[in-house]
Amino acid sequence: MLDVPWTRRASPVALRILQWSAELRQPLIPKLERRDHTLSAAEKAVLEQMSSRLTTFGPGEDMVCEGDRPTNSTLLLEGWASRYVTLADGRRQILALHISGDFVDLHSFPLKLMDHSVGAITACKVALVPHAVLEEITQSQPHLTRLLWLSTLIDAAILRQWLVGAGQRSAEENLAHRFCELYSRLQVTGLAGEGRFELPLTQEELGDTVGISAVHTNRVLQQLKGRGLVTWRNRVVTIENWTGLAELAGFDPTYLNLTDEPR
Amino acid sequence: MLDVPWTRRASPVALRILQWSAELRQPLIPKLERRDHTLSAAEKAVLEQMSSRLTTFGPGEDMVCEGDRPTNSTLLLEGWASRYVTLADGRRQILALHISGDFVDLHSFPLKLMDHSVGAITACKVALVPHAVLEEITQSQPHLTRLLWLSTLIDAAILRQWLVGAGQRSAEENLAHRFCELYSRLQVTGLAGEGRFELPLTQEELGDTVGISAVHTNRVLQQLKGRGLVTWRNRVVTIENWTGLAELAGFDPTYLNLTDEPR
DNA sequence: CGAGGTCTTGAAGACGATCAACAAACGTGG
DNA sequence: CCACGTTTGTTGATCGTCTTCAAGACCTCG
Repeated sequence: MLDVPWTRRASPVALRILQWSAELRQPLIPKLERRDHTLSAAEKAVLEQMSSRLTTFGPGEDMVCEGDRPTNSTLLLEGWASRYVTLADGRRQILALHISGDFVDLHSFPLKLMDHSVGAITACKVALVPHAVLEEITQSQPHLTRLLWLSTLIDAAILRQWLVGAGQRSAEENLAHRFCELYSRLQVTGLAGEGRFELPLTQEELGDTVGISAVHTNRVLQQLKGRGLVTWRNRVVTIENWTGLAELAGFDPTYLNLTDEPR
Repeated sequence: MLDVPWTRRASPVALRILQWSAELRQPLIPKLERRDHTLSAAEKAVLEQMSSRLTTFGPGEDMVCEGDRPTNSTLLLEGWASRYVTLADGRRQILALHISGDFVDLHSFPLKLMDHSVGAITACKVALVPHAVLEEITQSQPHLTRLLWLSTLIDAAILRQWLVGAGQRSAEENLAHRFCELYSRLQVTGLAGEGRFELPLTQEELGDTVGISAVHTNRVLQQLKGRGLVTWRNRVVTIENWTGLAELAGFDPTYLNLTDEPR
């Protein structure tokens, strides 16, 4: 327990700078447009030129660590990442799961000092956006600024649901809720198929997401499978009965803000 | 259990509009200046003229309900309020506790649709800030916009710690952490005395904050008292041993962002 | 003074943690 | 491509934390 496998700092970023390749679209744009389609061409251009530096992280590497004062924010282009906190005795709480199109530490721009870490779960490709550029956006792009603000608020809304889960829901309800949420979010970026999606976590990681042990996670997963609601094999989650799963979880997607509004 | 006492909508706001009185300062300004002292006189003026309408809410009344589409955001001037979610079977999770100077639903400006409710715990005095005014601020006041953004991000940082508590900390650690946090926050607005502050909650409410039952809350409070760390009598919390309390809780105030930085 | 809410205490039981051991999958180097 | 070591998953048993139910004391406010 005192041996803490998490928190492995990545090797120097400068060594692994990549070039944008043609097929690598900016996944933030569809995410924002889903919430407000009135993005102008000029605004899209700003988003596309926000970053001049791409990098990769290997599985388990930290992108940012608690206590850091980042000068960039990290936009996830490919892969899965998590925000997490480690307590003194090694207990870990995962605070968020991030997928393509998520700004994993946009909040470090106003907050300055990281109060938690962000680690790559799978291999990740990311774009680094200098805080100076974000500052410029807040100076000259009020609409974009509101949308960036929005994006951090959606993170917070998800966080609220996680707190409801950890505080009130049973482990079974909570895992069901997590599956509903991930499926809904992955659909936005086209990363979920027909009732199925890839979930490249260990059971221990998923458990640290809801606040239960790896052993219990395993048992609850079997319960959910036994009820014919979801199965998870070979990193692939298959939702067998969406209605039943959502009902068990008490899932209401409102908090994901998937509606198109002027913002 | 199916009888849900929470969620009582307030009577029409229009009936209870008040006037600013001279001694009622804008408590948001010190809160923001604590994080960035470079607020210009012009910016302070904007903050002071943000709202033309004051209102009050009685204890237990809801300021905003889940599903609402507010056209104002609510700045708390006096009293205590909470954000909360009620599940179908009556379980309640409190998501945040708000005190003077807090913008209880600033996030409803970018988010539009409320995914939870905000209720007055004690009698509350609030200022209503039209979303149109906030929109104007985002158009013409980039620095203020960043500070408003910041304020929602501090809420999110607190939320993260609550999730860590609900997910990983024991009930005792978690309540200790809550006391440390509230004391630190109340100090900023001058609402805490020497190792003591008023906490006008019921034990049930405090329990719904950390995700434990009222009965267990009571027992854990006795444990904390037995260890000589904190006592709570007549709505007043007295911290008997700050170091011990903070140590038990694993409290690190970084996440409250109490440092003065250019933002 | 009475009534409803809040606090307190006891007892029983559920949910999830922990410990331990083994099986399966993965990946790395030979 | 196989062998091996390490990580991940699975299962059983025991234990502790917290829940629930119930009843009584206390307190506050009309």
